[in-house]
Amino acid sequence: MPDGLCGDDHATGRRLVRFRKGETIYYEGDVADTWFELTEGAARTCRFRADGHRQLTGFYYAGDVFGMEDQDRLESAEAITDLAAWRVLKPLSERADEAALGAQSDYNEALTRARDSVDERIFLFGRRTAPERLAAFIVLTANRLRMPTDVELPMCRTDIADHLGLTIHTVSRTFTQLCESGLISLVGSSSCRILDPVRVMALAGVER
Amino acid sequence: MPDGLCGDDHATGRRLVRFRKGETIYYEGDVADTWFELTEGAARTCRFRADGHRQLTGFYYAGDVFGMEDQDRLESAEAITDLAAWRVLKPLSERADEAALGAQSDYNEALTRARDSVDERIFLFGRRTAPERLAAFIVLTANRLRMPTDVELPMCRTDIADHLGLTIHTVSRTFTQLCESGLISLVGSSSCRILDPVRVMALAGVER
DNA sequence: CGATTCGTTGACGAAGTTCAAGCTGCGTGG
DNA sequence: CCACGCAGCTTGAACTTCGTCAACGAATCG
Repeated sequence: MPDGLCGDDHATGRRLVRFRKGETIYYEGDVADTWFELTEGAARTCRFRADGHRQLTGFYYAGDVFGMEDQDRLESAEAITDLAAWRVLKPLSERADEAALGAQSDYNEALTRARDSVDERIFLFGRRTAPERLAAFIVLTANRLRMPTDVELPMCRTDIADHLGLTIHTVSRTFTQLCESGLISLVGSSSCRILDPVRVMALAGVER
Repeated sequence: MPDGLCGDDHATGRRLVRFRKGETIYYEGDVADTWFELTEGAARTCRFRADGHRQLTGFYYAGDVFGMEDQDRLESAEAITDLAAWRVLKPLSERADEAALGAQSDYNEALTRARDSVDERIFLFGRRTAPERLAAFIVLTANRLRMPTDVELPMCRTDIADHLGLTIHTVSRTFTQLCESGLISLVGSSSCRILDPVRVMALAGVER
């Protein structure tokens, strides 16, 4: 909700921050005393498992919030592209005045939104084939970016793979497979056009 | 069939309800004006996809909360065993008095707990083998039920399969495989003893 | 111009699903 | 009591999918 309030606003604990492509916004284990609302660019959150395998837990675009952990960061966040975001101080639970109530309600809403997004992603993980996952990913991204047919995918193949639980090889193969089936077309490797929305959404298993 | 009879009515909007094994607690699409805190028994939440495939999004045991959707139920909830639960009215966002603050804070805590649980599950779903998933499931369930070595699994194989994104065949095969490896032993099909906690947890990829 | 990074593609094998059959426990009815 | 049916679980064999290994093409940057 970046309304009329522009510039740094110390009174409300919101501050506009910028990161360059590839930079880390925060690290796993950091104290989570702020959360972020992206105004420009794209970000990703990820964890590393004991075996070194990277688990990408989410992508975030303009308007999205992330970093809602309760105490410490459970995952790190990185800039996929150059980005700008509001860094927002979390409300102190002890405060009970009007301002706190307002902030609390913002926080709640953001929390709920974050949970819903996580929830949506979980849904994508029940026994699904690579084409189904990729189709779902494309549809979801198209919706979130508000690009109905032409989706610009800001993240690399490795990011997509680590997000969908596939390898870059399978992701790549599946992209070409979807192209050959006439479902989508690719311009370069990041610009995706949905040629047959009905079939793509059917494959994705959503009807939104 | 509908909600279990009887309830301990309070002025706080909490009411004890009971359901029998197999009964539905609420349906996908219902208005989510209440949430639940389980006091006895076990429950599951699930969704159905267009292709009829069932996605089991969570198991809940005594002390757990579920049904924290923002507006409408995104998933249905069913009783795995006979159960008892507190059905709690969600706070109205307009109210700003003391009681509302208390309820709001309860709600927040429950919401955060719910999010963390979802988050944990997501983390378990990145490219993992059947033995890894099952081991993780056993460890997680043992922890949540506070049964360090002897876990009583109240749900059937189909439930486990739909939760882990596997088939009942693979789940069954993997159970026998873990038994043959000396990691666990089964008494009947629902009582699981962890024989080698170290290796089981290593396989699960957690050290908690 | 090579060096590097990222994406694509082919061959092969391991893991998991599908198909099919059989087993076990349990309730029902003779 | 046993016979029977049923539902849940297990197991075997064939097949499919996806990961692994390896090579190669395209874009970028010094």
